[in-house]
Amino acid sequence: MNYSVVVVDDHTLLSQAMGAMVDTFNKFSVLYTCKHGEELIQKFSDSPRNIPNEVLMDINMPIMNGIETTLWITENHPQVNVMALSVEDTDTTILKMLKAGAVGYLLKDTEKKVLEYALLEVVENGFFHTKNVTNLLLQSISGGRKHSVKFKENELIFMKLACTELTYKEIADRMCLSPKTIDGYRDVLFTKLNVKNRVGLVMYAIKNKIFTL
Amino acid sequence: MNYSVVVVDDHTLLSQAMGAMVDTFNKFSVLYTCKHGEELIQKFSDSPRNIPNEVLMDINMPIMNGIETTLWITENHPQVNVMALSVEDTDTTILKMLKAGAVGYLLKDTEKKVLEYALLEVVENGFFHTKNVTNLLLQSISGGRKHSVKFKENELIFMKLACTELTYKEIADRMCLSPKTIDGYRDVLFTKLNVKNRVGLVMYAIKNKIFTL
DNA sequence: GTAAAAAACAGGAAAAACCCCCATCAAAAA
DNA sequence: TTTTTGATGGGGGTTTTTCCTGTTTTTTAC
Repeated sequence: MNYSVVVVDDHTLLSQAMGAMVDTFNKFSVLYTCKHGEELIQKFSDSPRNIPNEVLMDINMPIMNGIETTLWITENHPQVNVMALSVEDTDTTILKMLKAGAVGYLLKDTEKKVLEYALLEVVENGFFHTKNVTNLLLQSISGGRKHSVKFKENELIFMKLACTELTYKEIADRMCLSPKTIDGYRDVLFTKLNVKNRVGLVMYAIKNKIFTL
Repeated sequence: MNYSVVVVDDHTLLSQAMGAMVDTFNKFSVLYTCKHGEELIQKFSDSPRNIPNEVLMDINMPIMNGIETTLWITENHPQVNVMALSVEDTDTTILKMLKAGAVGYLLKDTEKKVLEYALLEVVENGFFHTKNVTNLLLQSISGGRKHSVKFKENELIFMKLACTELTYKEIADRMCLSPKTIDGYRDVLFTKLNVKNRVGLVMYAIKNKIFTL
């Protein structure tokens, strides 16, 4: 019996290449590939035949990122195993992904054999994590880490717009809100992120991939 | 007859996946994969059997990046065709790569079919470029002045400091200059880079690696 | 329902950023 | 020598940002 896999990555070439690779594995075959979360949800909704055993999920995607998408899958199709696949190994990103329900986390910098082994582990044992991830989890449970900042939807939108050349007034127009409300967003974020001005906000947004170049 | 291809990418999984994909193409087969430029040079030197027809080269690599490696190949093995493969599509990066001797430039966000077509084009015609690249080249030859932007040492220092939370007054202190001089630097850069405010300057500095996170 | 919490909004003041035009001085170009 | 160019710095103004103080409205909890 073959397990079905879906690859989600905004870089078409990478997702297809990854698919070609998975297809060479004995017990796995690729059902299809997606460019982002929205496409995946569409596929899932189209037909039950489109629901795979496992999803290989990239984290950085433009339209609906890996974390949001994973969250949606674990809520709506809990039987589907999500394996995160990323170049990032920042602590917060990994934790977010695991919290969202990913049962595995692989860096793109791993061997083909490891991927195959990981895929098998997931279908057989229900989880696979490299040592790095387990270490991180242990750390995060014991030695209370960095305050993980949580943002509201509007704050995220505002932050992205603050990374452009728009003035706050123009941002207010874009978001259909009063400039004074934008003032409020900014002030809240300044204290929450412990930055002193808009440049600090911009740097935070970029470092934490809230705004992507 | 089969053309041999070598894939160079620091992300093992990606290079192997890309390899698996190339192996599915009719006229191409993968000779081996490398993690960075140094490894490739080693391989080339080991045996003439290790010298392929084409190299699929990632640009961002830790030890010896794609540009340096391409330069080495075109100097020492000009018969080998280098195809650049990158997520970046910043103008300067593409131009640098082409100047280094790459005969093709593909974004990782392309279709499998396009890759196959591009590989064929290169062995048959000697070059392949997407429309974006040709447009860029035309721009850079005729009108595109953007790439010939040269910065003076102080402008570079100022730009880096402008990417921090320092005020212009504080930047002036750091650089031991009058705040009014800083005003001047800023105004010159605004017009030179065609940005409207400090955020625009920051984004430019980051995109062009003047300020590194 | 009502109370509490939050989100949205506002006035005003001070600071910072932005945008002109202009002066000086020295080095390079003519 | 004369002119041009470039780096530096200044005066004075407008706009934007920042930071307070609030109030009103909407959501949420009980």
